[in-house]
Amino acid sequence: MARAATTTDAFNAVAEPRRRQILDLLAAGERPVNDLVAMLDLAQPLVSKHLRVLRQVGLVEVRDVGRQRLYRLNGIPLKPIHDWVKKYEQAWEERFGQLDAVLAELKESEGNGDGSD
Amino acid sequence: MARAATTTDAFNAVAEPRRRQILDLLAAGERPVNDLVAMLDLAQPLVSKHLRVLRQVGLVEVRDVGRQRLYRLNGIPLKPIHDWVKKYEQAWEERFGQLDAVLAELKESEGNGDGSD
DNA sequence: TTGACACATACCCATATGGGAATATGATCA
DNA sequence: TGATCATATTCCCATATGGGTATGTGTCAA
Repeated sequence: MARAATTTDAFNAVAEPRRRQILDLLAAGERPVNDLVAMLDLAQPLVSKHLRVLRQVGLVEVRDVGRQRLYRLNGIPLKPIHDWVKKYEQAWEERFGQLDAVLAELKESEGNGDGSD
Repeated sequence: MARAATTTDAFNAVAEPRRRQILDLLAAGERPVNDLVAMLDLAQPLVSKHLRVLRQVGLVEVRDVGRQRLYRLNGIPLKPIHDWVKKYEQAWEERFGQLDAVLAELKESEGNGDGSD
């Protein structure tokens, strides 16, 4: 088997930085494709393709207005990511704590003139 | 260009469900590869490959003990995911709120006998 | 030293990717 | 109707994937 399709779920869809950018832009409000093209400095077909992926996992929705298509964010499919990653909050806080401790020790031994490098 | 390498960052590494499972197992504590193989019911080489990816993005660390290699979790690279996705918390809560409202309306019209379906 | 164990790596394959370029679709306007 | 704008789709390509299978590497035991 190959890598799972980008349209499999939000995890895969959002692994692509461009698609995260698009969501970030849409977080400010509904936008037509050409706005996104301009803001992303990306070829229009590519933006359309990314939007297609995002639509397929439900992260964006479309509304037709004249000849424009207005895309808007739907955050709901992001919740599973949040829920999964949140479980590890303690894990990285622990680690940062350990780092702080190590740095403090280093600093102290320096202060002691023991900094034999 | 093709899809970004799975080893590019935690976003890509974690898009693969098997790798999330591995992290979930390691969250309970350090484990040798064979434990993971047994728990995941996955061929040993595949587990090793997934561990390699996780190691390359810093999500796990290894320690050699005799002929075993004990893997342990490092949550730090998950923090950027958390930070990114957290921005959207309000977005999905809004949506769920809208859903609730719609459901409540439906229920009410049913109660009114207006459920003309 | 040989064998068994724990694990990693190498190789093969089908697959879908993201980008580029060209073209199709659909709506508005003249 | 034809022209133009806004967007989507199609085709091409290099690339890396995840799984499978086979083999390499290092450690311990006899």
